[in-house]
Amino acid sequence: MSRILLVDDDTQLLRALRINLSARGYDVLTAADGGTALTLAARTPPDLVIIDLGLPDLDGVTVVEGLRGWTRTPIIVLSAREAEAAKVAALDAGADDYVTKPFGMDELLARVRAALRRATAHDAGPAALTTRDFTVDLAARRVTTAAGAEIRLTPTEWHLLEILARHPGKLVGHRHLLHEVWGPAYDTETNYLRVHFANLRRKLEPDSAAPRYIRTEPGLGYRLTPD
Amino acid sequence: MSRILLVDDDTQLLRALRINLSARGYDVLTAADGGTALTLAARTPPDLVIIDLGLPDLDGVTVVEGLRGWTRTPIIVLSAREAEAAKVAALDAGADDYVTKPFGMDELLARVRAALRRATAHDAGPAALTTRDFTVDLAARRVTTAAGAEIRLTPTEWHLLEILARHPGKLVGHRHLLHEVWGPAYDTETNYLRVHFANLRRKLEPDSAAPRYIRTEPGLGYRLTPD
DNA sequence: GTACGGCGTGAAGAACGCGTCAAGATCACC
DNA sequence: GGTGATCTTGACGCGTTCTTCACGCCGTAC
Repeated sequence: MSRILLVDDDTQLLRALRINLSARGYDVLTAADGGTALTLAARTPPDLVIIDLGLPDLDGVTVVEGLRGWTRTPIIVLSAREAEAAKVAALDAGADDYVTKPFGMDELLARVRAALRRATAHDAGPAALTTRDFTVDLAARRVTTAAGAEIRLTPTEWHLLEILARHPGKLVGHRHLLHEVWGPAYDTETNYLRVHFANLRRKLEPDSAAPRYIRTEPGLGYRLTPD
Repeated sequence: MSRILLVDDDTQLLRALRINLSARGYDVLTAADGGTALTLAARTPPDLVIIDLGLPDLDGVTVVEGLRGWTRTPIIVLSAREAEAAKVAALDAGADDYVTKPFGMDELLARVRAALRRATAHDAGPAALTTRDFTVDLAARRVTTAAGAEIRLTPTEWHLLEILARHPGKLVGHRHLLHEVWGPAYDTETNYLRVHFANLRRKLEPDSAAPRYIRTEPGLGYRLTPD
């Protein structure tokens, strides 16, 4: 799991945080002042740093700058200071987030999750919808077969598929589809939907006569079922 | 500069934010409800989203989930709700930050800077893109053949190629390309794209009649496929 | 049984987007 | 002030895509 470096001279708070973070499965390192924080971070690089602004030796902002000199590890700053200038200074020094004391533990944990998610999202796959027979890559705007071959779609076909793919499993009404693709003036042209979905099925469905993914809800609309 | 999508039904606040952000050189889009926010974001992808939780049509968290279905654009949530549960829900839905109203403008701007800084440092991507026939060196602004000979590109050609190379494999829309190279006033001049991409293909593609790397997606845009 | 509405097909012409070429216009550089 | 490169603009042919219509099928209602 992720390693978190905790920097604070308030032993009470340090203890509380350590317990809560450890309980969530995080690997926790602690430092009571800025100097040891910097050397510790250099020796065993953490995945995230939580740092209090009020340290005995260095200013918290200085520590943030020190870290930012060589790493982009997420940094969450804790502080009792409400002053806006302090927040701006810390954020501009390179901090990712600024939490004012007193804070709720759940909130801090959520912010920790958000920061870590961002940092690791790097390696995560692209936003896509996958079925047994094809993959809809929404980010790249591309559809590929399970084997990896590209499926060519016309603009209208893609547009329709995109709308369904953004609401997987959900029913999308005729009006919504027509509105989105053709505009408000085409609310009644359900003909268009039939023609284009027929073409889509021919390209995507293994057996377009018995659609498995692009389902018709008679009188209502269409639905894309991932599996 | 960066494009920011602002979602709020409070016209007062919307106006204040728009003015402040525009003054900092950001390109600001606005939406008054969740539905238009989602379609707007899909049509012209923003670099950052600021969204109020209390919207007339959809719950803010729903909008965050809708965006996270296909993009990792930073999202800053605004809300009058102090409740910790609301913060946790929004952050876990994929939001990057949560700011409680009333907030200081300077703080929000600092958080915007922090979010954008992260995202662009992140997106920097690879410094070069290599195919079997040529190499695009983004750092050196140079294109060379596989043999190492330099390929001379005009400024416009380079600009177009650079945009494609920064999003390898992804479809880049007409509007995005025109916006980036010629500015907002040239949204409909797809003619330019055809001419310049034809020239690019003549210089890069082994057989410009059957393009292998610079692919056309009719009606949508272009795509650079490394192999 | 029959009429009807909704759906899926197929095929036609119209409309559109694309690549190409070539001729000015513009710009940078000498 | 001239020269070459680059960008803009318009026109053309071609292939693709969209629209439109007609037809057959299948349920349900009567």
